[in-house]
Amino acid sequence: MGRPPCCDKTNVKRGLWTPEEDAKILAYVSNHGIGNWTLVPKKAGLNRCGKSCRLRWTNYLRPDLKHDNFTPQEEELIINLHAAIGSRWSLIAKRLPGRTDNDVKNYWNTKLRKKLMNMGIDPVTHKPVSQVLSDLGSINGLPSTGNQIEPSNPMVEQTQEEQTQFWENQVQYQQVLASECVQPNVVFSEAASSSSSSSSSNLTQLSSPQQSYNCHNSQITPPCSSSFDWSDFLHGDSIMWSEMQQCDPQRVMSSSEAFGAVACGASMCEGRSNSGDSFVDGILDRDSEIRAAFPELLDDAFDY
DNA sequence: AATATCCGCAACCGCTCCGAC
DNA sequence: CGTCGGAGCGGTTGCGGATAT
Repeated sequence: MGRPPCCDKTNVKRGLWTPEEDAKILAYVSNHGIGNWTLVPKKAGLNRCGKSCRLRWTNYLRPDLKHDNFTPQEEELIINLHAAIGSRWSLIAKRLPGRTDNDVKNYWNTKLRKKLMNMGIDPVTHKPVSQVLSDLGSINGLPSTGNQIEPSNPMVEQTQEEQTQFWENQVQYQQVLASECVQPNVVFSEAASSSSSSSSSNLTQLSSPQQSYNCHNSQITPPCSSSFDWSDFLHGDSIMWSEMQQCDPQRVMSSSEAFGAVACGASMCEGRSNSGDSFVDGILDRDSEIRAAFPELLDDAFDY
């Protein structure tokens, strides 16, 4: 048995909002402020679900929202944040004043994802598609040679030499990450991009690892009470986990670029709490450190 | 000019989280 | 401690306009 619906869906209006309905919401909020959304439809004289009212307000009517196009700076920030934390749209949106999670999500799905694919970059892992296929080939026991997909962005004129350098940099960077037993892009973007409703069935359930993971050589406490589950980060990614296990576990525990960021720089409770900023900060700090350590690799490899 | 297809965006759905009781 | 219900989140859907045929 699921939960009962939040309202009588058969008797509430759905679909696009009219200017009159918008005006009612605006008038109500300006007079009463934001409170219990389930009461808003009744008090504001709307035949809408309270949830629908809240969405209309947060995604469209809020006075601090920007309605113009995304700037190149915003675009770059979205890509970088997605590479770091995956599809945590609300966290990404918090870094973009005037943008909502819905804005960011739509912009990603309609523009940025295609842009990356045109550049030969897998928008999920932020790796070159050729490498993703290569990884898949090796995972499935298939030959990993051939079928190399080259960058196909017609907007970018690259010489053969530049393309070769690009892929070599990508491979070098991934090797660096692999040597640290860490694949931050995989960890965060794949995990976070998993569907909330569809992918839990093939999770690799792992024992709570926080008790055995060190953070910069000091034992850490479970960051988010007993509710923490590695599946949050390793949704369906048993492959990555097994790769990590093949490395020296001590290295996994102590160095762990990405996990360090998560465990030390932020709380695992990030998702729905104010600690989301520190969560992102932690990851970005570690990202900056890696970039600083390998500028020649990353400047080329992630110049979207 | 009519129709088909594509694309972007607003809105909805189903789920989890979390505080109140 | 368990239950309930509101809030918030990410994924998906579907409408409407733009573009192609």
